[in-house]
Amino acid sequence: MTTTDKLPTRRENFSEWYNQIVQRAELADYAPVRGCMVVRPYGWALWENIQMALDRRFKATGHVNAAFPLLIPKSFLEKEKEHVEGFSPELAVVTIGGGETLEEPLIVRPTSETIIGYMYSKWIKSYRDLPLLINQWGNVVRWELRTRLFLRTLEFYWQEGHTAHATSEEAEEETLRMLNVYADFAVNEGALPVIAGLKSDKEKFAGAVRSYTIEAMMGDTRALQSGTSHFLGQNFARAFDIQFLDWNNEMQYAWTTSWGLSTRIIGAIIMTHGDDKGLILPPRLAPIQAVIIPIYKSDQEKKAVMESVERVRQELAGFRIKVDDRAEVTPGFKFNDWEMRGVPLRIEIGPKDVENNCVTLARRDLPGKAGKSLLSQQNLSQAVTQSLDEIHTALYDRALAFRQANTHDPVDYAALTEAVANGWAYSWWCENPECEARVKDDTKATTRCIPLDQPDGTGACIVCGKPARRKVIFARAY
RNA sequence: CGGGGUGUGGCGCAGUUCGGUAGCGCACCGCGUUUGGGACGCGGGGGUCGGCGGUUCGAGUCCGCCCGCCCCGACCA
Repeated sequence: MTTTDKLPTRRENFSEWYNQIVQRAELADYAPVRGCMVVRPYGWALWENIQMALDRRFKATGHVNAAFPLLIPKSFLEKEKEHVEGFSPELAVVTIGGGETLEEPLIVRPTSETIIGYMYSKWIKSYRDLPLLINQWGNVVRWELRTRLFLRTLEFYWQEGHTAHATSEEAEEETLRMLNVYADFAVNEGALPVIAGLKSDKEKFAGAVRSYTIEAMMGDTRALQSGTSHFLGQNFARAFDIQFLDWNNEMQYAWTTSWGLSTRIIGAIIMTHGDDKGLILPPRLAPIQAVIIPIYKSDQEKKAVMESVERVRQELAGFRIKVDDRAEVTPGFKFNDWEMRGVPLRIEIGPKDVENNCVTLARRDLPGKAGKSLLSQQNLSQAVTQSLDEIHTALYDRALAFRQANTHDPVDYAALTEAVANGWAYSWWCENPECEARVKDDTKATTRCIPLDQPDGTGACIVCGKPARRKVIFARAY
């Protein structure tokens, strides 16, 4: 989409604001098949930075990468009861191959627990083979009815970690370790404040014993599940016969986990940090950390400016830098263009800067004059490092303040229904599914998670008034 | 799958009431002037009007069937 029209504001029409940013910033475009997306180079560059930041953390916690097949025998899905019930409605099934009807239909993986479970049963014989810690980067297909770019598409890209352990304790520990990896990534790379917590039975992954999640609040106050980590108990081990001989020479089923984070996180970044001028990318993930815009009138000025630009570019070689030297658009157009695309820093270099051996630095998160400063070309690299760090912190602080301002602690059920109409409710809950269902029926809000951090003491369930041990977050979600 | 809407150059739309040789804005291409917050002038290219069938001398426009997409609901990383 190429247009100079203004974006709708977030207040006017949040979902249209989101759709237009995705396309105008050239992150993604609609594919010819309904519900599928093309991730464009700028969006994929962002995903690559996400992958690198996560992969580093996976390796640091002892995991290795592998690749499992896209096609899975249909019967595999059917081996775990809850799992098949959870996924059946959204499977893409291949029934013909090479012009022949297949003896057994193949499904396009909606997730890989089953085929990885099958392989693990072949590979795991002894406690000495454990833990087995494998991750894969790939794509999966889920036949969703209502789709949005990045948030919910038929096909999406993600990583899925699958681990097997000798004891329940070890597996549970792994589940929480990876949840913390996601939280650390969200906070320190994406500047996304997230709440780590436990999913209710209703909201957990089909086939899991317990699911954990990191939940983030978007700019319209709706919640987005941004990463999940599951303790699978022995469910898949029993279904796929993953058995090992333990220290006492006895056969035992392994304990498994799985954890995933998808391109949906890009939606979280857009909807958490973006403003009415467009995208704002967190500096540590941004494909372009600073864009240099040369400004000149005459050829003579151009020569001097471009020399300066080249010097600055070399000074900043350690950053992801783009020089926008397009001749066919004005600097003013470029300012707006790169703001739309969320580049954290803009460096303007014009005749006045050349004369004073300076550059003009503008922060994306602070619009207009407030974010502009005049900097010496000496030690610019240091100033850019500092500025990017400041932007990261400012984005995180702003998002956290927004979440806090929109998280309520309702006094009664009536107040709860009001709270979830424009924010989150953080309330005592007795953990009875009927209370959860009632809130959903009345308000469309679901339980997002039972935060791991809990206040002391106990309370009364916000719905039924019975004793409650823990507080939960109710919110409308994507 | 239920309810509502919509389909005309890449995008946004007008034209449909009352049938008569398809138009506007933006984008795109060329030349020139511009350039510190979305430049301007002149010239140019691009559409079998969602598809199929029918009525008619003639269909974007009338009739029938089909298809796609969007919004709202049930399901979901």
